[in-house]
Amino acid sequence: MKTILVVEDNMDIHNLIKEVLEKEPYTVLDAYSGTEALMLIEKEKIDLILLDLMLPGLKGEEIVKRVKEIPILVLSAKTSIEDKVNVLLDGANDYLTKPFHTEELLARIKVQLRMDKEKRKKKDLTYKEMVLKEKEHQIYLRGQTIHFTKTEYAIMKQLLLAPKQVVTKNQLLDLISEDTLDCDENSLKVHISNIRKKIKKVTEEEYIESVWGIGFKLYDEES
Amino acid sequence: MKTILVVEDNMDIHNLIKEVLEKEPYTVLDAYSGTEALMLIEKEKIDLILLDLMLPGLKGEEIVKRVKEIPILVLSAKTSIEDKVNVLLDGANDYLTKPFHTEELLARIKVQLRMDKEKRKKKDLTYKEMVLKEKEHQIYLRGQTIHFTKTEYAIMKQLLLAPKQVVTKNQLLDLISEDTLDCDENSLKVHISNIRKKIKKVTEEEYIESVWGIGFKLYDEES
DNA sequence: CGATTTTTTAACCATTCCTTAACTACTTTC
DNA sequence: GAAAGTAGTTAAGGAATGGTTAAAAAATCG
Repeated sequence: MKTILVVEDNMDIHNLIKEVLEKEPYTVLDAYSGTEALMLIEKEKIDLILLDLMLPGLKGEEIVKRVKEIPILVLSAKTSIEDKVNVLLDGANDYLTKPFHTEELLARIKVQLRMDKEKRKKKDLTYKEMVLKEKEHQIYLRGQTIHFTKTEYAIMKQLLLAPKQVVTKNQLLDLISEDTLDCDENSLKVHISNIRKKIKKVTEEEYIESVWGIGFKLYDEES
Repeated sequence: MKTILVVEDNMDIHNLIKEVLEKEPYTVLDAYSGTEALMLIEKEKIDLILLDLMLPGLKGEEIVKRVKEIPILVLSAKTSIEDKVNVLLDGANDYLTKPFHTEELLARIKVQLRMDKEKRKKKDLTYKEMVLKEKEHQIYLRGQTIHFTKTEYAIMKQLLLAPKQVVTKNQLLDLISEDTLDCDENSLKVHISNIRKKIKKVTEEEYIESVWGIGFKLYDEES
């Protein structure tokens, strides 16, 4: 879940925002002054900052200048163009004028979080205690890394892409030899066997189930 | 210089925007209909799209849904909250209501371009005892400078950009020879070998791990 | 242009991986 | 229950990839 820091000294507005955000749901952190905000930014893992400009302690503009890593959405009653422009140029990512509609606030929050997410797309595949990290080209089981060869990795990836779903032998054979038609079921058997052996070294739990005459799938969570 | 695509059918507004942008200066591409816009998006390298929603041909909303790679700033006379929210949720990055101040437009453009830039900011890259200083174009290991050739530096930079992450052989080959298609894996082997040799002169620790059949990555911190 | 540095080519060996094949065990079919 | 088919394991040879070296080719620099 995403964490949003709300920096706003007016209690009514603060609580209203907090309520809306928590309904979404987001995790909300609260700051009622600029200094408090900076402290939290140091300490906590924050995905987005909602920032009022007129603050006790440190001014909002100062925070904008200092924070470079986290997207900032400025909420302010200041409507003058100069104010808007300056704070945007200082480093804010968006500017919403009070009063605002909560729907627009939520939409603009989503835009910021979406952009942030796009930077680190390529997601991990997980099943039970197994995690396949695409970027690292690495599979972890119970936190330990398991060394799989290229084809073993490809097979596991295929299985992890759709756990519970049966992957046919032909699908897997296509993986092994992209265009060689002399694919061999025998070969596949050996690969599966080797994979199971490597998994067994880490945990007794079975991961790959064979479906007679069809192919393979990962064991169901429950059964 | 950054290229901005202006999609707007009203000639007066279009020309006004174009004039303002070119003064900055940005390179401006023009589209007067949705279909024309899509064509240009396919063909040209564009950094930002300014998009009017009410267009002949394809509707602006459709363009927002289709374009995922380029930031979109929507300019529209539509002021209803639903319209704003919908188009933001569809994928637009910002929304500005007509009429607008050119200062604010420019500021919001800069925000979008800045975010784009931040993804590839210039910072020192570090991994274990190695520091790559982009500005100096120099790599340090245990405080000592290591002399790497141009391609060796490019390879190390690619690896350091995302430690633990696998960089495929093809990615590295693209680096070596930007457009020569006669890239050679053999060549890459030699480069890697030479890099390792230079590192070994400073420390016994292994830095580059090969991922069989895929490429290379930096060794994990722990294992 | 000649001297130096860098990149590519090529040959060779080492290592890892994939397939083959033989054997065993289990399922299904008749 | 025997025969035929499918699954699982193991070990060994061969194929593919990785690593090193040295020399030729290309690029850089004064």
